[in-house]
Amino acid sequence: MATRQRSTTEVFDGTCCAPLSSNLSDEQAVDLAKVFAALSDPVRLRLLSIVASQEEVCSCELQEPLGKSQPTVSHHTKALAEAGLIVGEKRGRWMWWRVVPERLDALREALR
Amino acid sequence: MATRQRSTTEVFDGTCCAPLSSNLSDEQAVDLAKVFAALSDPVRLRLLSIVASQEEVCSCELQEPLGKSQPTVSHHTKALAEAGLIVGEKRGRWMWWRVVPERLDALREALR
DNA sequence: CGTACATATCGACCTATGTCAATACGTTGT
DNA sequence: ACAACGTATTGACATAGGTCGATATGTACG
Repeated sequence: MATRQRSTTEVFDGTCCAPLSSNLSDEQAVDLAKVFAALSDPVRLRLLSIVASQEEVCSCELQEPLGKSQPTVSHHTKALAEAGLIVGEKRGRWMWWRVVPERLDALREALR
Repeated sequence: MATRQRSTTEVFDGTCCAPLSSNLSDEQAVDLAKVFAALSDPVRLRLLSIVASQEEVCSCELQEPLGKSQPTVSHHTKALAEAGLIVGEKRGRWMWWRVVPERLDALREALR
C-alpha cells in the first residue's frame, strides 16, 4: 500500500480552484482560502521552496535551514500537506516530502 | 493628482514575487506571505471575485452580496489594497475599486 | 527486548485577526 | 452653515494560529 499522506481535514475537492474572475460561491471561497492560508506564513513558504527545489526532501533536512524546532517544522509540513501542496512518504524513520505540481498549477489557475 | 490608494504598509517591492522554485530568502518569504494572507479569507476572496468580474465596483455594492457590516467591508478592501491586489479611487462620496491584474500575474509567477 | 532516534501530538502561551457598534471624517446639496 | 450620506477608524471581543517544551508513537539495530 502506498504511504501517501492524507488527513481528514485535507482540502481536495474539485471546486477548490475556480478562477477568481468567475463569481466565487461561498463554499468555493472557503476552500480556496484554506489553501492560501497554508501559503500565508513565511516559514511555510521557505519550507515549500526548499522542497520544490529538490525531488524529495527529508524532514530532518528542514529543521536547520528553517531555524525552527522539530515540532514546529512538523506542524508546518502538516499544514502544507493538508492543503494538498506537498505529500509525504515515510520510509524507515524518515519522512520524505515532495511538492504536488498539479496543485500549484490549479492554484495559479484560480488566480485568473 | 491621481487618487490612487496607497498605504504605508503596502507590499510593493520587486522582491515580492520570486518563484517558489528558487530558494526564497527570509525577506522574500515574509513579503510573499503577506500577499497570500490577504487571500486567505473567504470574504476577501469573494470581494476580490466581485471586483474582478467588473471594470469598477463601488464599496456600496459590496456590503449586500458579502453580507457583512460596512466597517468589515472597509476593513477587507483595505487589506486587499495594502496587498496591492486592488486599487481604490474616491470619486465624490463613493469609493471605486478595481483589480490590479499585473499583481495577480506576478503572484501566479510566484507559484512556479 | 531494549535502546536510540525521527517524527507526531499535546498543552500552554502569546500574538494576529475577523467582526461589529460607536464614532469620526469628508463630500454633497440645500 | 447645516443636514444627510458614504466611507474610514477606533475599541472591544472572540477565535485562530505560530511557537516550543514535554511527551507519545513508531522504526531500526544490537
